[in-house]
Amino acid sequence: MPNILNIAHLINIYTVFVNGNLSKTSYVMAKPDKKITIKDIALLAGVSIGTVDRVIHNRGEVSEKTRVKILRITETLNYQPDVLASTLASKKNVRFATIMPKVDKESSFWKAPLSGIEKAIKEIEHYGITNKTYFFSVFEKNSFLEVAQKALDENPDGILIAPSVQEEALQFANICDERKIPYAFFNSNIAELNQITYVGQDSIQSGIVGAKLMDYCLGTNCEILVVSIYSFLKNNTHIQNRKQGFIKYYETKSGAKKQLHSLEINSFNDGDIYSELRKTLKEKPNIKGIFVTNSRVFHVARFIESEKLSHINLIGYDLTTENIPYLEKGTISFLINQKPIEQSYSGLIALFNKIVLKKDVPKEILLPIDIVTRENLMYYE
Amino acid sequence: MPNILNIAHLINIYTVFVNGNLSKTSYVMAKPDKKITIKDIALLAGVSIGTVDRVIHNRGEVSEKTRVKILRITETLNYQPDVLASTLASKKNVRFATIMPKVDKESSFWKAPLSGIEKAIKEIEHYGITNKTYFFSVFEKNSFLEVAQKALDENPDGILIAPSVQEEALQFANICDERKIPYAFFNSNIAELNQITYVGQDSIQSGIVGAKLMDYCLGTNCEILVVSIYSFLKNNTHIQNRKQGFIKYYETKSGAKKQLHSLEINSFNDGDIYSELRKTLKEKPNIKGIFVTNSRVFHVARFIESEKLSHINLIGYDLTTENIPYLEKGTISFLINQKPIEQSYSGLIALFNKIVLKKDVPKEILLPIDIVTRENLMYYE
DNA sequence: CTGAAAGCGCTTACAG
DNA sequence: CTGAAAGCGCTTACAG
Repeated sequence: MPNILNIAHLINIYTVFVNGNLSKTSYVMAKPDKKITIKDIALLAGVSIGTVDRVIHNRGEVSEKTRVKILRITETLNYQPDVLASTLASKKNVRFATIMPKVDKESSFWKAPLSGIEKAIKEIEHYGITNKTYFFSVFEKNSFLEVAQKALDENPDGILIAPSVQEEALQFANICDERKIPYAFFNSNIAELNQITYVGQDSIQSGIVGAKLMDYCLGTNCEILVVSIYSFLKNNTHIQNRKQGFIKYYETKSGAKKQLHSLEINSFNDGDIYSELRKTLKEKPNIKGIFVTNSRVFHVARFIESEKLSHINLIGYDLTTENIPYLEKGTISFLINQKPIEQSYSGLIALFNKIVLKKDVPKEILLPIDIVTRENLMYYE
Repeated sequence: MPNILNIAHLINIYTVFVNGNLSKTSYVMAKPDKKITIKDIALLAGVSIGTVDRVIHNRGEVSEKTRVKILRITETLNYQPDVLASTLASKKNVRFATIMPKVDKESSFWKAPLSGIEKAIKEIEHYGITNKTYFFSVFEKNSFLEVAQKALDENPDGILIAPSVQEEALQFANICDERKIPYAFFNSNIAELNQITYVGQDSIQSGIVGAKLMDYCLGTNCEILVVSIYSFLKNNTHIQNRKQGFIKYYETKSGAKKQLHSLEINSFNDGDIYSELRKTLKEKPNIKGIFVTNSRVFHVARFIESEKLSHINLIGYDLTTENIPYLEKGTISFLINQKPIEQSYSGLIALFNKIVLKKDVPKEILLPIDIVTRENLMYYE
């Protein structure tokens, strides 16, 4: 038994030890008024703090006997290492990589996650965390894997990925698994992989919300058009799910059903988009609502304005600089916000919690499906 | 000039010094690859780190000459103190107090801020922050000031206040000013005081959002009722503003105006509430929408169900356990969420940033006005 | 007015 | 397998 009688805050624990047994119940009685440190543990175990550190970090080179002894003490006293002191002492730098689509001329959506990354890094840089962001093009076949390889070459401690091109991201996740580099997804998910977490929206449910909003406003006797614009549907379940959710709402809804139509346009060209829409609306004049499954909704808004179709209720996704003016004017009734800033922010924080603080992180962090209209827009921007 | 040639990362800075002048431009050229510490500054100033510390913390006992010299260096090098090392070294404990209404039987709204407080403290307790929460009753005349006095007696380093009883909170804020204890408001605000910040919703705008939702669904030929239930209107601008915002929407809206009616019920008793509502609806049978200005909306939902008035569109505030079942059933169409968890969370974090990290904090932190309906409810709970 | 030293709780070589 | 020592960047008495 070490001589610890002179350490005031450990006297209670000492008493318990004298009785010959150190148990959780005893500790509850002990109630030390000071934080437990490795020094205390070393004292109680009769070893040096170096040995305690070895056990705590599983660094080996400790006899089984002392290992067990120390573990029993840390557990009983519910020892919590001081992260501040730890990062201060270890000059270790943790390097993250983020892989996401580049901002293309067609949509500024991917600007937002950049500020989320910045915010997260500002918050955790004290802990020696850095991040490097890598951009791929969703339009170029090999872009994702090329860029991902570059990230891998730097051997980061963790990778945050927006897997918009699902096939390629799947391949890459397997490589990360092999190389034992932890990764997390944001914005869209690929199920059943070893990602630390997914941060983003439940895409099916977001389609259901879109449908509810449409339903809430439209009368009973009308038809609705679901439009997908250049969304790489086959390689992007996220967008597919929105459409499915939208359709599901009307399928399961009791009462007057509405007739749904679907239109896929694989072009960014306003000419192409207009003529497709014009054709469809001519064939189905009873369409009173249009739901666009991604941030390209502004194309449809433009069309509605140029053709003066103000009777059509338009709903889509994302508070991009392209979409916002149409929401403000009322051409778009509602935009569903994916919280792109929070997505990347929480993704990095999750990596930090898991890798640096060794905390448990939920497998899915589902962010709210924000309903945004002209009147509450300013607080989401 | 101190001998610093042997300190690799300062060589560039040294070069600049040799030229006789230390200026921002020079520093940009210098680009040190290592973090600047008080040790570096001490070296450059030719003093001990103790003196540097005195200057940085304005502790006096330093000659004007060395003070200026050190300040010039810290500013030029853009010195950022290491908060981790600082809190580790100073065993100082920072104690916050939170003053807010107690959870009453009539509404569970005030449960939510408690988890916000818990979340914030968990995040900053490493920095030696603690918080003690004090509850007052909005129904008892002197409760707020009594409870606030108790908080004051502990001489906290900062106070977070939900000033639901405005007159009393105003008095108390003046006391805090006198005693130089910094304070912040959450949930509702009192303008023109010395609060560090206000975290909460823009209440006028939230009323406007309520009106928009009502408008979006109702046809052109109908009337709307605005109900306030036991809301201490005179002593609570927050609730008053919501009503004003709601009315304002219809006043400024071009096109078909809707007729609005107003009803104030100063009782929690369902009997009283039902008979008031029944009377009003009998007199104005064209009412198709009811907007309730606070979380007591569930009373009206109950009334609508018991009287089978499913044609009435009901909108109110807050995701309380009382309201949620009615939102799920569809009796309530929309609830406006105030983000009560984020309010107290951000309030404490703001106090922390201001008081501990000495950061600037915006005078108002306006949280989003969440539109919640059955379909996106699960992600806000 | 200023400096030297001890210490916060932990990590990291290094010596044995 | 284990311990002693130096150090992370800062703060806090204390001595002069």
